[in-house]
Amino acid sequence: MARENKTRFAVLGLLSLKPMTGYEMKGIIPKSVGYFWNESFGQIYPMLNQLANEGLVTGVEETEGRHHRIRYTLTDTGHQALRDWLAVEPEYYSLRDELLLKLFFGKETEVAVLRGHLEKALASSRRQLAVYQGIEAELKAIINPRTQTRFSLITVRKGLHWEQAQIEWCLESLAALPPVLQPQEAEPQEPHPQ
Amino acid sequence: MARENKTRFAVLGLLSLKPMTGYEMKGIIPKSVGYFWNESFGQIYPMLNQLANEGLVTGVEETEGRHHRIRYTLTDTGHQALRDWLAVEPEYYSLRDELLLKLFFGKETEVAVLRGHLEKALASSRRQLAVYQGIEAELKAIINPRTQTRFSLITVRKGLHWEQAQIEWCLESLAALPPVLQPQEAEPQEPHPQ
DNA sequence: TTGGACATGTAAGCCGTTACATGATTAC
DNA sequence: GTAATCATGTAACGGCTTACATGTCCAA
Repeated sequence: MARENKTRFAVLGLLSLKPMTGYEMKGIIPKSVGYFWNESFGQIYPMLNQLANEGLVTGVEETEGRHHRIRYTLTDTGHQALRDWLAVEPEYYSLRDELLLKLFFGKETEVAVLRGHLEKALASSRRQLAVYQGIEAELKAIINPRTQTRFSLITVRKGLHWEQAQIEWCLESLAALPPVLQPQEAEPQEPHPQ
Repeated sequence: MARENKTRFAVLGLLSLKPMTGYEMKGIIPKSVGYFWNESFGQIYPMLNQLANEGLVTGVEETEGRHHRIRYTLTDTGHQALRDWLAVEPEYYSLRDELLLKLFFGKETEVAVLRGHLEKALASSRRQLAVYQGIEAELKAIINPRTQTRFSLITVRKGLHWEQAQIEWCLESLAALPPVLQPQEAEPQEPHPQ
């Protein structure tokens, strides 16, 4: 029980980058942690309110004849809460990989279907790899890197390793699967395992 | 909208291996799809009832002086539902990686904390890699492999690639992080980005 | 004047885990 | 007899996504 709400710390972490509004946070996510962490408005706004009630952040309304917006800042307590959480060993995440599930039950379908899935995954990983390579180049091109750059680079490198592994595995699996045969020379069906 | 319930197809897929009870299913998962897919009793039993109501599976009570148990079998309709789902392009899964989140906010904590996380992850991946290598060896040692063996091998190979990538990335990141310094020679703090 | 971006929030509803409830059988 | 395993479920709770509601400001 006592399941911890991770959104909490994602929000605190983002506020540690700089004070921002909920709307800005949602916009910054795809450019920062979005490759490995996501949050929706439905969680950001209630969480910001909750954190404000608990004194971990302070919200300041900016209503100078413009949009009604609330800019949140980490308090010392909030900063310490973030630090405490950072020191806790991260929980391994229980993944749910639909591609693997479909491949595992592969004998129930045609090889062509599986090859199609693998080729889509391969193309997707190649695209994503290029994206990460671009980000990596950008980060490395910064003349006077901040400390943040170093940590951004570490997370991007994870993406690079991950996509490279996915690409290798896709190619290997495509090679391991029998080619798509013409109907008249189709493999005889094996009986289901009992 | 219209969010599809994936548990549905995991259950159908497992029943395609052989007819089984809900309890058996829960026991078989860790030895089959458990490395990339999990289900709890709280989902398995209601789903089996639902699938039976829809005619995708049939449940036969076995009450021969023993435990009350219900063994479920795929119907033709259920088998076709599985095949239809297998042909649909798998959705990419939105991962949530707590280790990456902590590393991304790494400037808020000590390098020693981050090194600790990475070393734990490294050790964990090395253990898991050995597990996958064991399974791979077992699968390859089967003299007359069934079709299922081929697909099990493909999913295990994914695990191997994944863990190897994780290990490489951990080592690289540990090398990239500054060593843990003594307090008197600590790096000067950079200001927060604005 | 109308559409899009800015901006904050709530409600519905499903998903998933955990704990609880119940009871039979088997091994010690 | 008692604990573990077999066996099926339900209930509570929280997480997360999506849709909805509301309103401002600005540019074409």
